[in-house]
Amino acid sequence: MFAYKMRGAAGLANLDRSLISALPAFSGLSGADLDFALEGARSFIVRKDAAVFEQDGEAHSFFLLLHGHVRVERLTPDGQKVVARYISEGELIGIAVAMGRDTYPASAVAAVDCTVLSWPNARWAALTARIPALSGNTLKTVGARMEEAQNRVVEMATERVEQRVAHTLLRLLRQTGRKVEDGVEIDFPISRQDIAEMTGTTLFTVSRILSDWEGKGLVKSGRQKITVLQPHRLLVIAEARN
Amino acid sequence: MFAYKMRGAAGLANLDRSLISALPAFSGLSGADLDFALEGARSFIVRKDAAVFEQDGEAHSFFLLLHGHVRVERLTPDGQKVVARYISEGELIGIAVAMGRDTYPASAVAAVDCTVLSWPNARWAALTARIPALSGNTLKTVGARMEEAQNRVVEMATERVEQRVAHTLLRLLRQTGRKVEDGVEIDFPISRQDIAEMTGTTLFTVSRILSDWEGKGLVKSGRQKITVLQPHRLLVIAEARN
DNA sequence: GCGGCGATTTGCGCTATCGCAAACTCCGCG
DNA sequence: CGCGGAGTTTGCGATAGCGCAAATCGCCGC
Repeated sequence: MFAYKMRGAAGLANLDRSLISALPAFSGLSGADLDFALEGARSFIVRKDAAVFEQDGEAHSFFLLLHGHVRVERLTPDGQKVVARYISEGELIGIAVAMGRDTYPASAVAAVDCTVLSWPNARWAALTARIPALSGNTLKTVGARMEEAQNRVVEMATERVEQRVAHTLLRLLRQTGRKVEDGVEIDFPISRQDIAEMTGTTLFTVSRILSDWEGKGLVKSGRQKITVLQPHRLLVIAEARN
Repeated sequence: MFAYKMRGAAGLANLDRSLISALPAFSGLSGADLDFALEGARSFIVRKDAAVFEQDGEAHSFFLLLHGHVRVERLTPDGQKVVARYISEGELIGIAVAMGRDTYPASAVAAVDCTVLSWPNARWAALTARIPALSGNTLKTVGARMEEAQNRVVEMATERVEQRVAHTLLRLLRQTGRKVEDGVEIDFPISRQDIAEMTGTTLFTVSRILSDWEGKGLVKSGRQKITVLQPHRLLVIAEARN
């Protein structure tokens, strides 16, 4: 199931401070603290479609995504999948230990080949003890994710599917959009099915909506690829009064 | 808009450690730390239907609910209301400062007359500096709320209305249920409209569902009051495969 | 004890969206 | 360079749940 791959010599060797010095979680740390933070960390490569960790699995480590994109998924008891969010470079994931959990509440699957840093859970206590700001920074991160989750609840409760898809696309653009010649594209492969699992609908409905938008010149989309040509018009759809 | 009421002499006078010593946020503190924690705190009474704080309002304070029940509401731009959650006694609310926000992301409205403790935001830094465990405890609280929010996203994405209402009722029972003679009742007044706003449906549909359940002997409900007679059968409905 | 109002119930159309089947497209591999 | 399969498109019912109107109920205050 798991498909870690140690990155050659780097796995246990010294990791460079520069890997994490610019990240919000470790912002404002001294060089010594950065080195301390990296003690016990290992770097891995996780191949596309492999899991960084799995829902309900024993939480042994926490992680930092150095490079790539990770999809956080929750599986319902009857096997339906819901995509909770995508994680971008530089974010912490799998911090069950910080929340006092001993299993992961969701799975994290690489959307592309990823580089990940991992620490054994036991390091968390040492880290927060020596670096008090880490708790506060993490609290901010978790707070932001909670607000995003609340926003999605509100969307699901009050908006129609087309608006939810529009909001979701805009959110993805904001988090991981890449400017290209004629618009902004999502910088990893994403299928109709993925979007359906983010918006609580079916791939059929997503396909119909994207086809419609394409007809209107709003987006250009193909196999696992979406480019938004006119973000402002998408916003109009997203925010339309019912 | 706000309707605080100072509690006689207690407002600025010494507050007793016993108010907070048993609460998870302050668990494991020494007496001196408890006294320190209470410095700068004031106690208020918030009348039913009055706001503790309001969405988008400048976050000047954070709060602890000592007694009563508070409903956390979010208002959409077009005026629809969504109930994010109910807060029970002993929980922190309005901790925007901990998440680095300067406005409240939601409103908090008293479901019954409540007693609330409040601190000016500036105290947060002092508290977390002197009491490092507070950050960690708060992280756990926020983590738990995030998971609850994620659960609701999953429910909204995968379940039909009846199942969502069942899950919501069960959640309310768990958080605030009070055992009575013939079942478990929700401990504060709650309308069909409130439940609709929690589940993303309409009061009509909620009414139909409750009438149906009442006919089957599952619940007994009246004006702003719901008693669950057979929680296990409700669970069966909640967890039904589609 | 009565009046009035907010809360609830219930009937009846209506439609957004699902669910499935079938066909099509395109990428990657041999 | 053609094959196979995953990803996508599109048509066509079926339906859960909405939205509104109208009636009823039951608390609370006077």
